[in-house]
Amino acid sequence: METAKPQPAKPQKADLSAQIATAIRDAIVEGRMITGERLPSEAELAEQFNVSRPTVREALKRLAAQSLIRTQRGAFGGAFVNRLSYEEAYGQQITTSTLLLSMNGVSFETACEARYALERACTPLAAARRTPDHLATMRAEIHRQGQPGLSDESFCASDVTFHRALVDAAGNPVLSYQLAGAVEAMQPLMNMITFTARSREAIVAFHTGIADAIEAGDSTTAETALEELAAYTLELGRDVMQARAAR
Amino acid sequence: METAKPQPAKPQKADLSAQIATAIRDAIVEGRMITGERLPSEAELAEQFNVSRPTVREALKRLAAQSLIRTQRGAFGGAFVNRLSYEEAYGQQITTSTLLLSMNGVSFETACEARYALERACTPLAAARRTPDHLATMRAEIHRQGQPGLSDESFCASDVTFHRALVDAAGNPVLSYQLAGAVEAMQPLMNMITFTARSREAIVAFHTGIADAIEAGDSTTAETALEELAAYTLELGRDVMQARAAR
DNA sequence: TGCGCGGAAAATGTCAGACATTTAAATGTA
DNA sequence: TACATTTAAATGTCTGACATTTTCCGCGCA
Repeated sequence: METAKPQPAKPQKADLSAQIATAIRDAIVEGRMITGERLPSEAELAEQFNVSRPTVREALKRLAAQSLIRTQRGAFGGAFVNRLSYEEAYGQQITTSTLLLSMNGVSFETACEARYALERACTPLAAARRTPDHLATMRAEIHRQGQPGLSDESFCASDVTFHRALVDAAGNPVLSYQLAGAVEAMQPLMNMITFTARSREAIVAFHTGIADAIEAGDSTTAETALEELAAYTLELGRDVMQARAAR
Repeated sequence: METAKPQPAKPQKADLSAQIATAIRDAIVEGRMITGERLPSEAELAEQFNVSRPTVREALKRLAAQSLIRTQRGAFGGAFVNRLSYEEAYGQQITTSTLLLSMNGVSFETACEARYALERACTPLAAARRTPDHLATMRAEIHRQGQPGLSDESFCASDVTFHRALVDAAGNPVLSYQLAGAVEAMQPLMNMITFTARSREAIVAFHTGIADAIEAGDSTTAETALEELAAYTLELGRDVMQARAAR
C-alpha cells in the first residue's frame, strides 16, 4: 500500500542544505540574529542540524550568495551576519533586473515605460534637493555627450551616469537603490536598441532641459522634459522595431 | 626574503567556489548559456575547473540561491539555467529591501518618502489602464478596512493588498516588480510604527479618494490623494517618534 | 503487436574523514 | 616592554564512498 504521487500535503521536499539555509535566513530576517553576530562554527551547526559539514557549508554558501553572511578564515573566524550595504544591494538589484528583462522577453515599450515612470518619481525631490555636486556631474556628462569623437559605448555610459546623478540628486538612498535596476539595467538595454537611430543633439537638448529645470528647482518643467525624452525614446524604439520587422 | 603583506596587485583572493560561481554566472548573464540549457554534470565541471566535486557543488548552490539555476535529480537530471520568473524576482526584491531597511537604520521619513514617490510613479498608468478586476480588489479591501472588528494585522495586510492592486493596475509587470520592495517591505515597516496612532477612518477616506480617481481615470486627483496620504503618514510617524523621544 | 514491469545507468544528495591554509591569541624570549 | 614564535581554532579543499531519484531500455507476457 502506498499513497503514490498525489501527496499535495507534503510541501517539504527541499534539500537539507536549502532547509538549513532557510532556517538561518529566517533567524536573521526575524532579528533573532543581529548584524555582526557570529554564527556557530560549521562543525557546531552540523551537530545542531544533525547533518554533515559539507551540507552545512552548502547552506552557508547559499546565504553568502545573498550577502546575508560573510565568512572569515582563521582562529576566531567563522560566519558573521552581514550588514547588507547599499552597494551590495545595488549590485543584486542590477543583476536581478538585467536577468529579469533578458529572460522574460520584456518588450521595449514595457521597459521604457517602467524606467521613465520611476525616474519621474524622483524629479520633484531632485528639484528640491539637488546639490552643486549633482548639478556639476549632470553638466559634465552633458558636455561629454556633445564631444564629436565620442564612441557609442562612452555615450551610453555617460547617459547612465547622467541619469544616475539625477536619481541621486533626490537625496534618498532608498530611492537610489530602487532605481538602480531601472537606470543601470534598463537604460543600457534601451541604448542598445536605439543608439543607431538616435540623434545625439536631441538627447543633449533633453538632458540640458532637465538639468536646467532641476537647477531652477522647477519640478514641473523637469517632469515635462523627462516625458518628452521618454516619448522620443519610445518613438525611436518603435521605428527600429518596425524597420526590423519590415526586413 | 618575502614580500609580506603589501601586495596590492593581488585582487584574486576569492574562494574557488566563488570564482567558479562567478565564471558560470558571467556565462549566463552574457548569454553564452541560454534559459533551459543544461550545465555539465558536477563531475564534469569539477574536471573542467580542476577542483573537487564539493567545491563545484558549493558554487552551484550559490547560483541556485540567486535563482540563476535549478537542479533536478536522477538520470538526465542536472543543473539547468533557470528562467527567472517575476515571482522569484519579487521574492528576492522583498527580502533584499526588508534587510536593507532594517540593517541600515533607515529613518521613517526616508522610507516613507521613497515609498510614496515610487507609488506616485504608477498612478498615471493605473488611471489609464485599470481593469474592473483591479478596481474590484481595491474596493473590496476598502470595505474590509471599514469593518469594526478587524485586527491590526489584518488591517495592515489589507493595506498592502490595496496598494499592491494600485501598482498592478498600471499593467506593467516590470513596474510591479520594482515596486514589490516598496509595497511589501516598506509599507509593513511603516504600519508597524503608525498603527497605534492612526485613524482607520482617515485611511479609508484616502483610499476611497484614490480608488475614485483611478476609476474616473483622473490621475491628477489620484496623485493629490496619494500625496495627502503620504503627508498624513509622515505626520503620524513624526508624532510617534516625538512621543517616543519625549519618554 | 502492444503494454507494463523491472533493472541498469546517470545524475544529484549526503556522509565521513583527512589535510591545507589562514588568522589571531597566547606564549616565550631578548 | 617589545618582538618573535608557537599554537589552536576556524574555514577551505580533497578523496572516496554510499543513498536516492529518475529516466530509459529491454524483457516478458497477454
